[in-house]
Amino acid sequence: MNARKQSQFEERARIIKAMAHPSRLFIVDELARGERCVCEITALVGADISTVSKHLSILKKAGIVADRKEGLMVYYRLKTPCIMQFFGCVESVQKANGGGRRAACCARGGR
Amino acid sequence: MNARKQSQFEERARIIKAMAHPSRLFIVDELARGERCVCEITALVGADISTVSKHLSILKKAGIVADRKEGLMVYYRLKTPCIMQFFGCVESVQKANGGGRRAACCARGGR
DNA sequence: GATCTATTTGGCTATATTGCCAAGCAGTTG
DNA sequence: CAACTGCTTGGCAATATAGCCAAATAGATC
Repeated sequence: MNARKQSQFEERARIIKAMAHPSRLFIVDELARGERCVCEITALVGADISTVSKHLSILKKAGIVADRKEGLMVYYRLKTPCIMQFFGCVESVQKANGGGRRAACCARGGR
Repeated sequence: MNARKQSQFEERARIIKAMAHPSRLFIVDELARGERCVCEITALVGADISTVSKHLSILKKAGIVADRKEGLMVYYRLKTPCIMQFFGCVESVQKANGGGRRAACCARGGR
């Protein structure tokens, strides 16, 4: 694997890593419904606010969310709504692995 | 977050985690071109064979790849080719974040 | 400007991941 | 069945991640 490919895959992994946590997936899923302030997200996630803040900064650093300050509150939103396609990808894998119904994209005729 | 949602997101994170490593992304990308034996993948990745074998077992456990033994060799293949959509998702995020060209799915009119 | 509120950051410990080496295992060949 | 090949597993040390508490910061209100 040459250096160019190497760093290309590292960059991709960096973004995927940001999504590789249940709380962060939950946050992204919630933000898909609209802008939320940190306190709202914290209540929904049910963890310490400092923990949630760190999750948000990880998502932000990956370029997945963006924030906006208004008064005392900080509102987060999806910066790249296409990130929601991740859920579809994952579901396809789940369904393809005995998740009951077949995934549309992976369904096969035979066997 | 209730228990049902919790375990749903944990399950999703488990699959995404399996993709959250440069070498594993590279392996998936390579397998998209066809079946490969462990020795071929090892040569391409350029790591110890035991390391590659562990990466493969992680992908297998996540239901992303499947294997087949033939003589002494073990051949791996994509079990859920839809996993390739991940690359599209990630690229969209990259492009949306100053990656030069705009991502088709995230492109916006204004600003 | 003191105080309050919403959030971020630092520090820490617990846990998970990574990657190498060495050892084990399963087929193959002589 | 001994020796070899291709791969997997166990063990370990280095590094990264997670989540809590406490302290710091930024803006609002009195």
